Amino acid sequence: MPELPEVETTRRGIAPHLEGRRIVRVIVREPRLRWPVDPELPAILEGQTVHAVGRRAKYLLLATDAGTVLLHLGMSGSLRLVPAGTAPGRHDHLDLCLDDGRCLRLNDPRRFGSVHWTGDAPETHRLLAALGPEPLGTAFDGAHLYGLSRGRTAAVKAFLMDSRVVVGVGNIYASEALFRAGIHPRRPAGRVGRGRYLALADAVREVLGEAVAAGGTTLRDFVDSDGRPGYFAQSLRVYGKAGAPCPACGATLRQERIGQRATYYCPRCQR
DNA sequence: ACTGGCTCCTGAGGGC
DNA sequence: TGCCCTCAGGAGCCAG
Repeated sequence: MPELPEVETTRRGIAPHLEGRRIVRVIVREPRLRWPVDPELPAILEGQTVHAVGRRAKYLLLATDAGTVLLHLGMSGSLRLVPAGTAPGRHDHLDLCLDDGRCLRLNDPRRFGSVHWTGDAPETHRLLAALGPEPLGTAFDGAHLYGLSRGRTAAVKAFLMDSRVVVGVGNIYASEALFRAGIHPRRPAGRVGRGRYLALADAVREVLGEAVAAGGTTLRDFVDSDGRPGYFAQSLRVYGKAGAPCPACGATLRQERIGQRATYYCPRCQR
């Protein structure tokens, strides 16, 4: 399931195949995604040309003259380009068929993904309007985290995963970034100092940047738009490694639940 | 204003 | 082989 590096890998994979292409047909086989797919979507989209494939947080943005498609992959979604007429498989919920004889096909077993349309500037859409800065952009740094965290009692890991604070830091990379910064995931966000937030912001940039460069992390069912796995899984230092020795100090790594999410950390390195 | 908990859904894996 | 349980990468929404 996609975190930000997987979404960015998907964006880079599909963008050259979509940009400049006209959508000739939209097939919705299963509208019951996280939110129901607008029944008007096919009529709105057919005939539109995709000018650009962008991304905001984990939303892919397909820009056309008339508006923008907001596409979220949820926990189990993936996109593939297939020749028109390719028989749909289980959980192939939606096709955007292009004027070159291929279709962008959305597969999502858990149906936590979504497809929205907006005719307005996408950043004003209700799902995007309140989002924090991009972790790889210039507005995100340690001072930003420090400023927002004063007085907050929630665990720093939950704080880091709050999309109003910073977008795109999912469960895997939150554990990885906190490990690299040496911060205990359960520490109250308001009790992490400025210097440590500078280190944390650097760690977030570093881990996400490395993961994007590696093509994402493969866990279970993620494949990029060409069907190849990502290679970041072998670079994970703590995620999924409870019981294994800490790669830095050798102490036994632990798993706990924080905010209903599995969290991995080193009890000696992280304070 | 925050916080924690719940929710949507399918599939994989473990224990018996 | 089958059944039942738990868990999984997201994130919006709600009550307190």
